[in-house]
Amino acid sequence: MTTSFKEKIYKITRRIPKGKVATYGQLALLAGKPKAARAVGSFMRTNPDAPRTPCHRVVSKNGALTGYSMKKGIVTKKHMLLAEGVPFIGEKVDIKKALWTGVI
DNA sequence: CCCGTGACATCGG
DNA sequence: TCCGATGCCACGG
Repeated sequence: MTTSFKEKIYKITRRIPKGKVATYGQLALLAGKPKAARAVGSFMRTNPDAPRTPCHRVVSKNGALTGYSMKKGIVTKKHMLLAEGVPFIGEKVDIKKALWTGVI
């Protein structure tokens, strides 16, 4: 099973509660690799469990929405987060308030 | 086994 | 404040 770093990332991503968001670095940190943020993004891009992994709840550390297929997809992502109750500031997530603590 | 790629993060100028 | 460059990690071919 895998114990793959990738699997771990997916698992953690699924734990993100509604109305909260996590950063790639945060996921990497929880997975045990504080510097693997880049790898995390790669996994989302691969994202074999798209419907199972709410990758839309994962944003960059500054709260900017990145990825999601294309820049146009960013809009959809924004709407999804907004619909979940995630505070937004312009085109960015209010990472200060919506950042997932990582511990529930 | 080596190389290239990528949805990040961080530092310096 | 903005821009550019570097480092890190894992995957696929």
